[in-house]
Amino acid sequence: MGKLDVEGVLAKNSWFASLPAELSESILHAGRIRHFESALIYAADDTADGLFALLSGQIRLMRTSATGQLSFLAIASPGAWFGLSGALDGRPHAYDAIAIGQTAVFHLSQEKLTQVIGGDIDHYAAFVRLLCHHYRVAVEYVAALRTHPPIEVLAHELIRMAGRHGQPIEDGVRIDLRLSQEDWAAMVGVGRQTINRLLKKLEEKGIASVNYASITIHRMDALESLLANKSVHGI
Amino acid sequence: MGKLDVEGVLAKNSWFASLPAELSESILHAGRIRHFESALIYAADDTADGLFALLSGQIRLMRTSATGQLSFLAIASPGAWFGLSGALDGRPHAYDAIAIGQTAVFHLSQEKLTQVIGGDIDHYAAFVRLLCHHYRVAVEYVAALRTHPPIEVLAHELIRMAGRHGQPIEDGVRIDLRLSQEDWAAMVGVGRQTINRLLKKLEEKGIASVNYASITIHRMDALESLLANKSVHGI
DNA sequence: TAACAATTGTCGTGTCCGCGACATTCGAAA
DNA sequence: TTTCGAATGTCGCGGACACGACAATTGTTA
Repeated sequence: MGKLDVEGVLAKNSWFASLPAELSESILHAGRIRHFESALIYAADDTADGLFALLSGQIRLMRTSATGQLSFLAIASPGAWFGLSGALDGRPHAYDAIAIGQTAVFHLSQEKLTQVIGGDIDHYAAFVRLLCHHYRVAVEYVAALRTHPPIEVLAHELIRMAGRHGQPIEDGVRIDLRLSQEDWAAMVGVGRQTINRLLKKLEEKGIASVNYASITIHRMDALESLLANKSVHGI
Repeated sequence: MGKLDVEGVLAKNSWFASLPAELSESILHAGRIRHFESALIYAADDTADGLFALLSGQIRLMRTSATGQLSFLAIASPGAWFGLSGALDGRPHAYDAIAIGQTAVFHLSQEKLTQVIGGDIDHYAAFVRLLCHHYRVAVEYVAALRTHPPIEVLAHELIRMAGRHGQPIEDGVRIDLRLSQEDWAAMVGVGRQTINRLLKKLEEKGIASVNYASITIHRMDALESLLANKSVHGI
């Protein structure tokens, strides 16, 4: 349990890494580290107080519908920023942020954010670039969720997860987020048994192998070709 | 075909209406009116040149997937702004914008946008507030699209459309956007025949009535209660 | 008005998915 | 190691949807 290399973790994020040194250092000095354990960091209804970056552990960004249904929006990995929209317009958050297990987050409070920006429009623009990126990702999701059969949505998620959270090992890329198949089902928007069946098909084809809370992708290209094909009945 | 009351149309947008007079007037003077007829205003790959507001007609914001599948993201009605994310970060647009029929749009070019902001961080923040709003809407969509059966997604769309494009008439709210059932199908993410069946069920229940290219909603409350209920087989 | 194109209504078939049920396997804690 | 709860594998049934096909209707254009 060594000390946290905050700067090192944040630098893994390409947006943060692209900031001018002056700005990133001022962010580093203004924020403070907070710890959570399996707790709600904020709810979608809460008025935002600044923005966050994940340092260690896992955070799930999700929405709770009126009927109690949960929808995954994203899973943050170390270096990822969240809570931005609320911080920029002072309105309630767009989603819940839930810490899974032991997590450490970097918190830049509203007050400190204002100080960091310091009335400098270029500093402000840097945060807006991040919001634009998040917006594009959300639009991408909407497009991907319509008209695509579950296997394609799953492939889409696996590719995203591999790129964002995957660790390369000898025979592929491993996604080890301690996600149950029920979690995957919520992500794709199907029942648990369906995810089970789809994963099994991927295993049969040698594309991936599934363990308890981890999935290893052996042939990323085969996964990507699932998206290119229009064949619904193929797999 | 009278002259366009640009200010009047733009003022229908609550964001624009909330701007300080100084800023809204400077936007009005900086933008220019452009006309399109059933044309692509910009593609998702295009580098953005400023932002747009619809003045008259209809514009569809959609994404074209690699396989040619179209996904509706939104239908702009007069007063709605679009193309914002590209204008704010200088990267390609997040979606295609397609003019349906005769349309007039208000275009604030990148150069003029920069002039309007004029280095004033408060002016800039006004545009960021709009982007934040668009972001929330997109997140809302992602949450609504997962785990919800088609009838609920359709109800969701109908409610949105009624609020945004509906005209109150004696026996309900009329949505007359010249959308074919095939368009609705693309919006909801199901086949055309399914939309036909779902609309018919709504008609049988007296909730709505369907004409060629228009839908009239008679009992908005009944539609909303469809969203609250978890019952899948209910309708 | 007439002809044509586009949209809508309706079947039937095959497939996939939701869901309940239950056995099995895994992992954490005692 | 043992024990127990959680996660996973698997089956079957019923229902909803995709898709092709085609008739009926409406709009549009000549």
